Amino acid sequence: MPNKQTSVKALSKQARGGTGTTYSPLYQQIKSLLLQRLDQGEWRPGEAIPSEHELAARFQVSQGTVRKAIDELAADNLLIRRQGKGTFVPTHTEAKVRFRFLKLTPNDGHQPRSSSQIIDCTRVRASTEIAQYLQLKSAASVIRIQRLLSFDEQPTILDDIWLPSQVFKGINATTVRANKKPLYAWFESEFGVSMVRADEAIRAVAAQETAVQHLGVPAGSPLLQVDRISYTYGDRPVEFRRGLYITERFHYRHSLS
Amino acid sequence: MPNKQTSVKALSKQARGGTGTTYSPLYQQIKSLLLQRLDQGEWRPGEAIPSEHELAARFQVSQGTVRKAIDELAADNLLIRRQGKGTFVPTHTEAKVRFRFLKLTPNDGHQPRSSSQIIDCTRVRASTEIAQYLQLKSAASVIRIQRLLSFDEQPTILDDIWLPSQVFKGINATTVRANKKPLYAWFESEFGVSMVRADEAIRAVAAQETAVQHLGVPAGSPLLQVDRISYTYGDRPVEFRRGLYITERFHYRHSLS
DNA sequence: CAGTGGTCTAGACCACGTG
DNA sequence: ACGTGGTCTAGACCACTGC
Repeated sequence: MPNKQTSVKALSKQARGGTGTTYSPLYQQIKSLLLQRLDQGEWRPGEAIPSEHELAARFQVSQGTVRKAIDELAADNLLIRRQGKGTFVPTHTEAKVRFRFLKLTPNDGHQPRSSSQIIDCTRVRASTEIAQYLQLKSAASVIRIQRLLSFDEQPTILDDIWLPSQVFKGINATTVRANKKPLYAWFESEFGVSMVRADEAIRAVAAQETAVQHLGVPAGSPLLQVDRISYTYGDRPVEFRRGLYITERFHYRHSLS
Repeated sequence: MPNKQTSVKALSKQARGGTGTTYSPLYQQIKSLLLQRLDQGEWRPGEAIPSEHELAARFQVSQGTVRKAIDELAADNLLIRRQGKGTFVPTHTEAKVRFRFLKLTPNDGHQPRSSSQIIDCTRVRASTEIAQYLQLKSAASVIRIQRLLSFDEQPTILDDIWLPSQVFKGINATTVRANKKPLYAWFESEFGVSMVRADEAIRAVAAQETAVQHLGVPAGSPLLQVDRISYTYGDRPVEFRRGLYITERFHYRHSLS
């Protein structure tokens, strides 16, 4: 059975038939199709996607090909495999995923109790800088959330968060304060926005007025400034966040390989 | 042909035969064998390892199984696949690998010219802290290298590097200064030590005396302090390094997923 | 052209989680 | 006992590299 002429393979053939410029293997095409469906929300965070067997039947390819597609998605943390149970869409509600984006760890091993306090939430016009990060027109409407994270009752992180108003309709001081979940879990359940990837730029800066005020450190003392752009499916930026970390009892961890 | 009784599969059977506590799939065993050989230096950095076909024959397993083992090693940057050419042992001599461990990037895109200046190189006894990082007995003999990295003639990184004397025999002020290569490339070619993985802990600190002196920043100004433990094969730590970075025109980049 | 890694298939069997 | 993902095989064919 050399090659069946089915929907997916039709695509494949088109790609192959050309001058070879746009060749893309079958499993990559399957991967794209799965990504599309994830983006469209066909399977919600926390749910299982169809079994490999069923996907193979649906796409008219072998199970091994579906497997390779899922392998790559799992490697990028876009899916989670659980032997004997199925393959799941990750959710920031789970404890494991929840701290995936927070690399700050205590110097001693002991995991602290954390609490969050919303300082302010306003609607503002994006500066050129913020607009650029979020790929918006300059002066576009954005929501700005300022909050303080404390570990073991010690103020440790001052976050300044900007979100496109168009995407997060209905966020304001009241709704933000009413929310009990971690922010990313809330974005997921309330606005259908899944954070999938992020880029961070880290610098050492001297504490300014607002940091002094909320973190209770002396003016000019060194803070870790972590700028993060978070992306959903399709590499669309949906959050810019500037965090100021006190790295006295904590440090930012990074494994290189 | 359900299962041949060969050297490797013998291992496999032993593992399987037990109570199931120590089951490890064939490709993992192959992976371990390859890692052993890499550690022993059977294939030098930059060289190609035998083809998948040959390894399959040598280990008496199917090519697919070897493939999966190599896939995992390649995912960890322990091997590099090159279609049509072979599978290679990475080397810090290559430009791509060379900056794998340096995450500092210019704020504007433009890549600067870099230069390194050795400040000092001495033989000292390890502090308890250093000894712990390097898994040595306290007060063990270590080599300490202090150096200054400049980008576009601007002093930017002050590095303080500790190496176990036992591993790096013959490093001193003279030899270190004579060396032209990047340090990790030098370690590889001269001492047979390949840096394979590293853990970094990042903090913001205030500039002290030595930093003021060599980096030319005001006392107390914020610096990024990057503590790195580097490992060879077998997770053996062979370097501790404390870097102080000026993050004025540069930042530390990190992609999360 | 030969040799390398890369894709794809089909099928057997295993380990895990749930009834 | 069943369905899920995980392993392993054998073989065909494709794409890239270099002689």
